[in-house]
Amino acid sequence: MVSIADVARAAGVSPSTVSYVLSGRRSISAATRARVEASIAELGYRPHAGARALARRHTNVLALVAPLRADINVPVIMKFVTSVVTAARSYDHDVLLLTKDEGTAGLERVAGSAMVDALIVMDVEADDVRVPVLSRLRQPAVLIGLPHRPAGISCVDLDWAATGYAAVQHLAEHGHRSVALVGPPPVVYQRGTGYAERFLSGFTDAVAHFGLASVAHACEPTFDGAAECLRRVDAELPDATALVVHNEAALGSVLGILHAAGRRVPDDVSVLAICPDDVALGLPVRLTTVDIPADEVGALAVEMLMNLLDGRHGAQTRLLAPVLTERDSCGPPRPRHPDPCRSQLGMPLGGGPEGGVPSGPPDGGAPPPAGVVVVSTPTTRETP
Amino acid sequence: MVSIADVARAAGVSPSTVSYVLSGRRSISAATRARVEASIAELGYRPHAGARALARRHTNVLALVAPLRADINVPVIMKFVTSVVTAARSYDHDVLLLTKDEGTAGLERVAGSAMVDALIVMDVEADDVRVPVLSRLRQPAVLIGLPHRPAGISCVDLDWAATGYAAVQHLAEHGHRSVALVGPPPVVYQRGTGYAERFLSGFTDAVAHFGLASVAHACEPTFDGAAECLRRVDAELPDATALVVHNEAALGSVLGILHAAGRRVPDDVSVLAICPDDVALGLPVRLTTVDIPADEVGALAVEMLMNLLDGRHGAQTRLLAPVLTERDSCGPPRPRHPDPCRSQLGMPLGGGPEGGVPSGPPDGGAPPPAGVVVVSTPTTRETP
DNA sequence: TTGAAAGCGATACCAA
DNA sequence: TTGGTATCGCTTTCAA
Repeated sequence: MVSIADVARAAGVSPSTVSYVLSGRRSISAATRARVEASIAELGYRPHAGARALARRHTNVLALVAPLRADINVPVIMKFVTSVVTAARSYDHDVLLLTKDEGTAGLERVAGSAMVDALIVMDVEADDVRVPVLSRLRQPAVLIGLPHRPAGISCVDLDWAATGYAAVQHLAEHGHRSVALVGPPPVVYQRGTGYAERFLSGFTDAVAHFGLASVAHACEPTFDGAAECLRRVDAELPDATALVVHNEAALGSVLGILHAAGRRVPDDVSVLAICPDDVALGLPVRLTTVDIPADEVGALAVEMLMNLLDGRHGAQTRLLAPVLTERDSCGPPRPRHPDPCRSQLGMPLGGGPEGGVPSGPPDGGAPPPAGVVVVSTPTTRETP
Repeated sequence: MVSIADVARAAGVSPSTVSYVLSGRRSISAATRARVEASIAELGYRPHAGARALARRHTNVLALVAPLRADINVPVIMKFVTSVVTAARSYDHDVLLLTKDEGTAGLERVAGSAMVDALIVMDVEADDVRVPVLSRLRQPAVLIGLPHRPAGISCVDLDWAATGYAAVQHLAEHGHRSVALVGPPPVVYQRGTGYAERFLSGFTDAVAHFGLASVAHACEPTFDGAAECLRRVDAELPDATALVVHNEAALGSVLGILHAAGRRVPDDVSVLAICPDDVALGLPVRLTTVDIPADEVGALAVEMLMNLLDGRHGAQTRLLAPVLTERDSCGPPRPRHPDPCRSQLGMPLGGGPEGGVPSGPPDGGAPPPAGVVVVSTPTTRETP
């Protein structure tokens, strides 16, 4: 291995001079700088990361803790990881990847042994045991997600409550009076990751505020799960005219089921999806969506960490405002289903002649012209 | 920071003794070992990774180079990453994540600065420029994929040629005489990753060997792309009775399109998918598949690297035999479509009365009873 | 503008 | 069974 001493010898200078041309921490005459750089290039010298970490007392490595079960929502996780790694490189940092499975032990290991300068933790739960551990570490951390008590740790996330609210508001403004939520899988609610609850509370608030009827169900991310979920929606709210789908994996199935039932989107039923903008491309309908800006969140997390590292500022929470992009899947509601024996979703109603009669005519409101693109600019809220 | 000297002082021994109780590289009396361990626990001591790397001359860190564009095939990539990280941890190693975007510079950086002891490179292309670079590195590497010239570097992959062959063979044995391949997106062929070509050549070999008619098309991973692909298949091979889908992202769309056209699977058309076993769960049909064993491949890559690191053996190439699992999407072909004006896929045929007439009666062969699970055990081929 | 040398924290060789 | 200490490669203070 070629060391700094080798370079120094080749250039006829001392090791410290080589170090200084590399770090630029003191002025060097053009002549010696040139000689040193030539020797570096010639010998193919690269500073030894371990030795450097020992002397500098930092590694230029970030830890990223990701939920790496081959689980739901894989594309979103992948986007976070990608954007974190890319952003880290732009600050001359590398990324050490840990799985959530290692729990607090993994955090203590990489932080305690000084392998990393800072940590980014994804998929944070409401009462995450890792949060108190993180706040005891010497290294700063940023959470992607929002625990109940951040304990002085920085957080970044989409503003999920505002997202739930925005989805319902959009539908209400298009005249819908009865909306259903196809939610994330039950396991997401059980795990208590929080974002599902926050979305739901925004959804519920808006439903109350706009005086709508609604129903919400968790949904397994399989075809059968989607079918089951729509069946239950149908049974409990037969006059629903719009679906909010907060479940990427079920999206394709939902659309397929509606299609099979002969329900056109948006003519017969509106669909508003919460998912990354680009997954909408793989689907047969140009979906109106609220974006999950995984790349922005990841890049922001890294940026905050860098600011934390050089003490530019302290911990803060940043929630990104939702951006709704109107495409072709949301329109005004159909006032009444042509077939009184079927629900708005096109499912046959269960026997009784009273079934399927809409509980009342929708008042309509003043729907804006179709085709308008509603895009609010993202803003950030900062908690000091 | 608490150092080994602090522990030594607290335990009343020398630093070297502490080091030896930690490494177990020489015998220590029970008494001192107990005192040292107590001090370690009391002080919460953890060896400094940088210092250790400097002295030991290795880091216990692996580099993993992944294709981190938020691209196609995301779930499979995620599985590789997960299995690599998990396997690495089981050998007490950590994983530094690099993007393919960094190219050879990234490899030289982390290897040259001794950040990692070894490298795993995913998504290797046929003439990958990284291969020659890798073979010049001081650290061993394992490729996931199979370049034309491995240049002495170890490789692991699914045996894609055997996979293509197995898919066709399975259909031929069920009596199909005319099969179509829905392939990966054009970009995969253009990139020259090789696995697509190897699959195709296995497919083609089998088609020739069993005397079938066939057509193959790349397929964009969107709904429209799938529709376009099926349209072309239909135009060129109207009597196709089976589809081999080697495109995870298009799978849902293909099924949806068939369903919309009123073609039942497998009654009207058989579908055989190449994808991880578990994605079949999200789809409306229990698909017969050839598994993409990403987790096995990842774990194997790590294992090979560990053997390389402690010189247990040299470079080798290991190709995993395909495993076909029969479920409900492949059956015997329908001898003739009931509607002479439509193709086997249910698409309307273009005008001419000669269209849609099967070119000949299928000979049938001797299809095994439906429902039998065909699972061959994976084997490995080793290149010395 | 440059050099000498004292750390940084752990390992492992040489002695005892 | 244990201790002393040179060593790993780099950074940075102190001197010149």
